[in-house]
Amino acid sequence: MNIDVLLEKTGLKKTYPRKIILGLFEDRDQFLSADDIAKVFQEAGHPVPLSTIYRILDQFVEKHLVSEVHIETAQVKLYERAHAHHAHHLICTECEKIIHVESCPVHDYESDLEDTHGFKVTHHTLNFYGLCEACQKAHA
Amino acid sequence: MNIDVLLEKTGLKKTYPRKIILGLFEDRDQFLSADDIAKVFQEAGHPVPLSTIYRILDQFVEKHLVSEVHIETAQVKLYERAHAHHAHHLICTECEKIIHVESCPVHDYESDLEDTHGFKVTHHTLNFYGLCEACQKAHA
DNA sequence: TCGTAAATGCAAGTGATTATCATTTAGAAA
DNA sequence: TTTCTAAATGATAATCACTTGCATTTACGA
Repeated sequence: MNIDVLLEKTGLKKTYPRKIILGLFEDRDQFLSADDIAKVFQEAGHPVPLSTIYRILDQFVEKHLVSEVHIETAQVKLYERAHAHHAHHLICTECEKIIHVESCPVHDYESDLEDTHGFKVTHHTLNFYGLCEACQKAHA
Repeated sequence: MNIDVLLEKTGLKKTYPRKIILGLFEDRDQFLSADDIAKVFQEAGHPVPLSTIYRILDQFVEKHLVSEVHIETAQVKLYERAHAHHAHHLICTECEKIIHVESCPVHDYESDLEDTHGFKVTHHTLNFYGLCEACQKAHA
């Protein structure tokens, strides 16, 4: 979907920083930190302060345009384009590439937990760490 | 196992702060932040600076006496006693209680990932968020 | 074109964690 | 037991990611 249309839907004004940031997430399906985004603006010759970037990211999360990803090994907040489907991540500990996987192996297990522990699960996080195909070959 | 013996095994000197901190993890099986620990010292009338507490936690993690837990709803680092077995957590979003579960539903799935995505998994993290039994009753 | 709420940009502020360094201390050696 | 020394502590300052306050600017509906 078009960037402008997406922004219109949310009621947020179409400003330069917002269009560029949303474009980064929509065009390529990448994981970005506020700092990564600041670098893009910097390199484009039109710097945008981090305060603005953080504010926009918060708004995009609230409007479900992007979502925060929780990666244990990352010490900064990372964001990705919001996905319609529940998904998990494969994180390469070598090159830090993150792969999206849209299947979930623990759905049945959640009802087990209710029986065994009386715990009512609302959601979960599941990340796999290891080596991606390319890094395995590089190591071999 | 005895606190003193545990410390001797690691080669770390048996100091007051280290004995108290290790005791907190060993006696009760609780999740603690650096700040939680500082409060304990404070209340015991023998304050210990946060810098010391952080250093000791790092050392304990390195020596595998405790391990860091990654809870996405927590904005501070949390630590728990190191467990011999692979485990997962049930985190109550209401009272923030954390329950340990020593079964794992995704072991088979990891070999699937290698087939489908060429990704070699070395480890994973899995946390469930929801309501514990007590909080469910309180809500009902 | 105007008016106004919303958005930006800058600067200062937070809060958790880390680093520096002088002083103290555990524990081995004499 | 005393001495010695590397290790540990305590106090302070520094960092780093992120947030907030506020004056200025701007998108966009009237």
